[in-house]
Amino acid sequence: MGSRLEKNSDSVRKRIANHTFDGEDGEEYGGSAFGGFTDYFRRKKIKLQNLDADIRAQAADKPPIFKGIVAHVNGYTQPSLNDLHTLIVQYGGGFMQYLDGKTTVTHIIASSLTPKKVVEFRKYRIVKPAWVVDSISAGKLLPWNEYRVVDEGEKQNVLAFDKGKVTSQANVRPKGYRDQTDASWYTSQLRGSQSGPASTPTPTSSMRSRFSKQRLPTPDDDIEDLPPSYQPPVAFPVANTTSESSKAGKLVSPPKTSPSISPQLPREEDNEVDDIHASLHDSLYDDPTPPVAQEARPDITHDGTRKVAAEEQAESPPRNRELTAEEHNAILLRDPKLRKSTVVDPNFLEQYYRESRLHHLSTWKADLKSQLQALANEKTSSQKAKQKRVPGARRYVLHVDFDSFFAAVSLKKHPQYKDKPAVVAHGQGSGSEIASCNYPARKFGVKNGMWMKRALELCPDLKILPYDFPAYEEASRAFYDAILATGGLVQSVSVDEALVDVSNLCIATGGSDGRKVQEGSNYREQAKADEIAQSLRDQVKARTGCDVSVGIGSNILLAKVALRRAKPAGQYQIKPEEVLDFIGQLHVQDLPGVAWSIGGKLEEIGVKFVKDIRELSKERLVQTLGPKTGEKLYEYSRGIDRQEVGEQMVRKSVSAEVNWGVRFENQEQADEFITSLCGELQKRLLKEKVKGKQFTVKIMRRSPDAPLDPPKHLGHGKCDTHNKSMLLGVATNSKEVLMKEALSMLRGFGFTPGELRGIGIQTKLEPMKSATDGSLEGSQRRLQFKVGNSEPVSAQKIPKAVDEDPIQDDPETPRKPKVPLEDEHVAYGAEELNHSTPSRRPLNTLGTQFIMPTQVDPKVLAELPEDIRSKLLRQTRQSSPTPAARNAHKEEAPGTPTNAPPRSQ
DNA sequence: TATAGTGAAAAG
DNA sequence: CATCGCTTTTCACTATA
Repeated sequence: MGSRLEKNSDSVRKRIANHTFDGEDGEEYGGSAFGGFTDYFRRKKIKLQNLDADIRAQAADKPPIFKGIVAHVNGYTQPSLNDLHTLIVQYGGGFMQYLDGKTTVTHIIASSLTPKKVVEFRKYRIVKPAWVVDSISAGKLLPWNEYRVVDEGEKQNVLAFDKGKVTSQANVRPKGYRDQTDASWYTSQLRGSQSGPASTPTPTSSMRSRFSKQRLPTPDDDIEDLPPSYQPPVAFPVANTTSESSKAGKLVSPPKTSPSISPQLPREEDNEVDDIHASLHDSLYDDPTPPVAQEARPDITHDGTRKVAAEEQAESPPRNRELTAEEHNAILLRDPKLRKSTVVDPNFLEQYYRESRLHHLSTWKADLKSQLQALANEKTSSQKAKQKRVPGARRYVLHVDFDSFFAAVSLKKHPQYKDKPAVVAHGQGSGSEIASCNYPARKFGVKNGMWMKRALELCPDLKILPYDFPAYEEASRAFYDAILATGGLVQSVSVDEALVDVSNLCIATGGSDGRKVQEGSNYREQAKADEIAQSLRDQVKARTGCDVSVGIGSNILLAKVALRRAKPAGQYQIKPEEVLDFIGQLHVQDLPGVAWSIGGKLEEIGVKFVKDIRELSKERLVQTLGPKTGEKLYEYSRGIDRQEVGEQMVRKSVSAEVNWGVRFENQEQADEFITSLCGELQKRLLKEKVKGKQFTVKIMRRSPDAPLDPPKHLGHGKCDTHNKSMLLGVATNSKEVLMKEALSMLRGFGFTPGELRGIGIQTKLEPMKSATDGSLEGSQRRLQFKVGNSEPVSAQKIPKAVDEDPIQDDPETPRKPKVPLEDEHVAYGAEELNHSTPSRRPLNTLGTQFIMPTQVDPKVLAELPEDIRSKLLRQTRQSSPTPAARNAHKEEAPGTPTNAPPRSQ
């Protein structure tokens, strides 16, 4: 994640920029009948220039301070865009409303910029609005340099300047990755960084200009003369500039003669090797200030001595030269243990995905979704009619949720900690993320997603439990079986959370048509809803030993907010008469779809509680948040939510990404890794029996101001993200095709491999029709787990089978008219809807078995290319054995003791 | 104006 | 010694013609 502050100020900017522009599109700009839009914009530009002439003419008395300057305003500024515009024009300057690349702008005025914009505007002089104001009050053009906004070297200078704080900057991350998202980070920004003076500086820091002065001596030098990648020399060992210009030399022209600058460049490229050795030597020998270059070589691999880890301190002493990112990684990776947990390890993907909680959550969710969808399709038409709600009738929606799911389930194996503060996490390291914490732990302020460091500060006695993914799957299965048994309409939210619409059950009990308001029947309906919830909770408790809570309301929104009140281990029903009061007193961020970003925007316009939203007009909301979000919140604040439970959505995309452990030493490793990612994606596409046409590569790259080693072990740290997407000629699931494009897109970014911190690929799925060649209408075929007579897929066909539809290789199932056995998992092709029979009903109830993703469809398996198949088999073998076997495996993992849970105090 | 591409946000 | 920061959808914005 990039800095939230930057991102936000950007959005603030855009937002304000937007309505500043409002009203400017008067009718005189209306597109001409045939001129098209080019013409429209051309005329608009002319119009604006005419306007400028008017302004200038009316301000003839004012000195032409800005003569020769053409300015453009980016985003939110103080004074506003319009005021700046007027001022600049009045004082003889030119103004461009749009950056069209053709017109030369000499200065861009902005208060702050996102990293993206920094890159985009690299070639411009970017100044603060104060430059304009101050120049006018000074009566002359002040040097723009004093008002520089972007100064890529600044933060590094700050760090170098203040060495002692470098490490603390690296290690002190005020809040956890997840944690930053709640609470008002606006206010915490205002309060300042109490967690340490070196916490990430903001781009808007006013110190910026001060540093820039020292750095760029010439006040008005032509920055266009600098190479795009030029960054000022810094003492702090951040390798981005040097590595980039040296490694990616072909992409970047070397610095042109810029005499005031070149002398400051730390060294010539030739010295690189020696310097590496020197640095390496230092790091190896733990000597912070040694001048001597010894014969230690970066490429020796023999040692494994503990000392190597000391290179992390290569961060601290400013060397005569900083390592390139690749060199840094190379040193890092010399520790074999560490190397094994990075992307350069051939088994990384398999291992990583096995341990990643977020991966599991995502996979489970997708799987549950399609299985429930299949079940819904499976229902007979009579059942369906029964499920169909009367329009306009009252609704009773249950939101059911495990209490601290992972923690609760893991605690079953460690019951002795049940009443002590306990969390589920991978290890006790400072950057280990807390996946789940029980209620005793929450009392200390520990939260999900928090980093261990913080959690231990809050609660030193915290017990750390290992993950137990198979147990989670097991509990989830029991949970869903119980939920389906209610007979309501079910929608999966996640592995431990579901929505159940029990309106029909309740209304039937109430004995009315469900529309009229009748005291008696209303009461009976509500009682029935409570009763269903209670018995459901009992059921789940009996089956899993864990508590679930249930929120009940007349729509999804209300069920969800009621759930908050219900926890832990309880239930709560919001009655119609209390809806407005109840929801009104909630904080806006308690509403679904509102988190720190939207919450922040609302806070800006004075909205803190849901009831405050009701004070605002819909227009205001729409203007602030956009049409959809604005309208949604307008309704939410009044307790309105039209969404229905159980609406089915077809999957639209498949992706795979890794943003942890990404540390490359060279381009080959990056290429190799993205290749294996493509293999992973192919595997997933085959499993879903789908193909994709639009292909996207996503890259996370270390932010220039982020330390080479982020606070979290092997984490991505602060990053800028980049996406590139392309349309493939034809929808495919072919690893080879994907690979080829992925590689070329990766290179297209032109990033030096050592700076990469995350890589992901995604394909948007083709509309079902073309993806399935018309032989199959739904995606539900993926649920075909029926084993048995799977026809042999000829092995030699496999390699190129990628581009033909695997489904074609499957002669029997789509047309098969009858489903063989109740207790088998069968295909639910679309056609089957027509002749489904009541006899299959048991599948909907307790007979249902959910297949979790660790179990692979053998048929799919048979179609995979050999290498993937063997990998998969290995994986499957590892995940299917008994829990004991799994735990045995887990115990090998460092820091996750299973038999001997952490007793340390 | 329509549409495609890009990126942010949210969820668990 | 560490640690496993995924995946999908929706929305908003921008560029483009």
